[in-house]
Amino acid sequence: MSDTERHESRPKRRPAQEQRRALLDAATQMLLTSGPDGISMRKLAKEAGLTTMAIYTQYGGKDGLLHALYEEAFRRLALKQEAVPHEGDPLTWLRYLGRAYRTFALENPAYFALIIRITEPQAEDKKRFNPQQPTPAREIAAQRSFQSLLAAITACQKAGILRTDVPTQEIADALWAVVNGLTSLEMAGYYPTIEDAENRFALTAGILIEGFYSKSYRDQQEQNKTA
Amino acid sequence: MSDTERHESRPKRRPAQEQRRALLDAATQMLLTSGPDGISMRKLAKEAGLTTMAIYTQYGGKDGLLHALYEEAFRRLALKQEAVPHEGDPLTWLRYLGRAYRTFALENPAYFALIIRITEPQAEDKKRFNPQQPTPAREIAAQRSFQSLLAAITACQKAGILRTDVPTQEIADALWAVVNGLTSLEMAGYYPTIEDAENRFALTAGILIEGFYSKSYRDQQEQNKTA
DNA sequence: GCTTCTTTTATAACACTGTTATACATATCG
DNA sequence: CGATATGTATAACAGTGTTATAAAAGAAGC
Repeated sequence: MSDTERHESRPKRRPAQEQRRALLDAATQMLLTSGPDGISMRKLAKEAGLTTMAIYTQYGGKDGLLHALYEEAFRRLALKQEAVPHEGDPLTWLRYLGRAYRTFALENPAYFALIIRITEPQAEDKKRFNPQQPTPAREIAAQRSFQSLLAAITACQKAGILRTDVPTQEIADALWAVVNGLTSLEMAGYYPTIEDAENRFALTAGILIEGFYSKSYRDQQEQNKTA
Repeated sequence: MSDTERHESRPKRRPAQEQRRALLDAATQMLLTSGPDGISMRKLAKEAGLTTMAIYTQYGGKDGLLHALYEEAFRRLALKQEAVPHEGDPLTWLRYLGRAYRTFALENPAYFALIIRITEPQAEDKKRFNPQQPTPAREIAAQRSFQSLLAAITACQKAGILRTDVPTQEIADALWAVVNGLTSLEMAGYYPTIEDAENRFALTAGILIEGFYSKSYRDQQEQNKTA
């Protein structure tokens, strides 16, 4: 009997990286099927073929594991944002970025639920995820997915479409706040039908973008309309 | 020894209404100090001088009690909204309604947390509060606090300030989505300083309202600016 | 007043949750 | 190989919301 097979009931210690993958895969599955609150440490460990202690050695606890899932959510969102074509008109690029945000939420409700979870009012005593310097909500603006938005707005400003007297960051904040607000409401079931949701999205986001048009581009649009 | 004092350790049954008040008061206190998640049934019962069973006979469980608190939150919000002066210009009335929403959140973070809790993505299996016909998020539009917004928009439309080719409800949905989105982000700590939050609020909400200006009012504004 | 019947209540337990102390097995290093 | 650090399994801790059960209280009928 070899030394490695001495105890068949207790297999050899699996590599740390393999444990992390097994835990993350199982957690992703539970997230997609039961939502963020459906992830239980005991069920998760059993599903991954490990004990609960593995979660604490690998991720430091539930918050650490959720943080890993939350990073995965933002990674997928960023991929969707970067997949939006941006060869032609920068304004349509910008519009499509907004739609892509909503589409991502509709196609990945569990990941979206994880993302907007950090936009809930944070209590003084309970801080989610690892307690670092920047507030959890603020670091959204530093995410990869936000860079596409900034780039599109900058392109629109350089093309003379959007006004330049308002900083790019402020326009981005405004657009994201609106798109996020609309999408959150839709995912919560605020709009009776999906047509209502689409109409409200097009109406509200469209009006806001028009509000950031530069004077010259606005006049140009008026000329085209009257002509 | 009188019949009522036979067992001093077990006092007479307190009236149902008094129990409801004691529970609700204690729950409100716990909500304000520890947030929605800080409300424990055991602590609550002990605080109110009752047992956990009283919560189930009076409110049917935690969800019922939270629903009562949630109604109280909307009642207070409605009072704030109705306290906004609406004698003069309907447009300033509308603007102040938006600011009042944000002010309410800043002054009552716990109640606001309770309100936007129903705007989080609802999982299929877990329905919050009592499972009634309308989706929990949709009933927001039926709340008293929403009526002030509708009235202000209607007044603006009748005064020729806001466009009438878009239904009042759609304008209200758009404005509320934006104000709620901005306020949620601020309460989550998205904006570095309170000045940033105020600036983003004024900028975004202002631009959106201007986007709903009627053609005649817009021309009138342009004339005043050039003159 | 007394009995029946329904409702409420207190106690304790159930089925969970995330987390952790402890003892043991494993892996690494001198 | 032997000492030592590290990861792991078991079980327990301290909670959570909810509920089964038995006793007490109130209400209704005669």
